[in-house]
Amino acid sequence: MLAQQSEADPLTSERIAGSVNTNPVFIRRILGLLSRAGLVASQPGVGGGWRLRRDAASISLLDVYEAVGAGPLLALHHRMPNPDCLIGRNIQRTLLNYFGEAEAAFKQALARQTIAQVLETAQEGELSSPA
Amino acid sequence: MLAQQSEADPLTSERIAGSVNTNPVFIRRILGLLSRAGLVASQPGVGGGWRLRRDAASISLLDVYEAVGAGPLLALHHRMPNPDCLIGRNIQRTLLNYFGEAEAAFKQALARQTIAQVLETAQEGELSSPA
DNA sequence: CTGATCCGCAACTATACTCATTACGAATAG
DNA sequence: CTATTCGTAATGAGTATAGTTGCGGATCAG
Repeated sequence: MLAQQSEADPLTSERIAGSVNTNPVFIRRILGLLSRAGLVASQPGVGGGWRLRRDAASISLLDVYEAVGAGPLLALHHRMPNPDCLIGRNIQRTLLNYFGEAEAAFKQALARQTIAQVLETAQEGELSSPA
Repeated sequence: MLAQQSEADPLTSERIAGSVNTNPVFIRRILGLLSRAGLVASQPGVGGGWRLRRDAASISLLDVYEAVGAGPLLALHHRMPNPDCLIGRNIQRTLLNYFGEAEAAFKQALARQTIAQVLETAQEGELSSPA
């Protein structure tokens, strides 16, 4: 939505929340994370709201993914394995390596996709749908 | 652990649980999923337990991932977006496309890795560690 | 046949996480 | 000054994860 909006006319968290069908506080929390990552900026007061700080074509989905600080794709069991077991004492380190490779492939794919592309695709979908 | 174990000497869920430092029921729940996918088999009774049904080199991490039925890597917001908004009525379909590409890259990476490789890496880690 | 294992499954609980909601202070434009 | 909007904290409902107990069914040794 921000990519679609003119820079001079920022979007309020309430309008965005209306589109997502949720509440403004939830939106502000997420936008706060994106703001800390330098992707968006907020303006308080009358006529205020949110706008992109960088061009939509320069923001990759990976930028967004990292900004919101998602946890690892494949989590390890939260309890320490048994160090008396050959597998137990080596499996976590080993799995982190293997999972890391898969996660890297995932991130590379996200890095190739930009907000501008997503916006364009959404608008194309609009044209082709018969209403 | 199952890949390391001889076929003739199945592992009980209690032994596995001891290595993971959790309880047998949790292990049985997961192995039940792997069993339905044909990756492992269980044997009740004295001397029973679990064993691999296929060679460890033929089981990819993707096989395991799909067997445990993990949800999508990137979930959509659980409430329907506002259909009166251009973005709202197109964003879910659009994002599913983009997320799907990233998830496909992730799965391709998992497909290239096998249980046999993981076991070997864990055993190598054992050799190189100074105890 | 009997008893000791061991799986399979259901029920219940504790803990944690996600999101909705309310509230209130700070910043800003007119 | 006042209306608006962000920023953040507190609270609660709903859901997910995993720990625990219990018990029935299958299997094997004797």
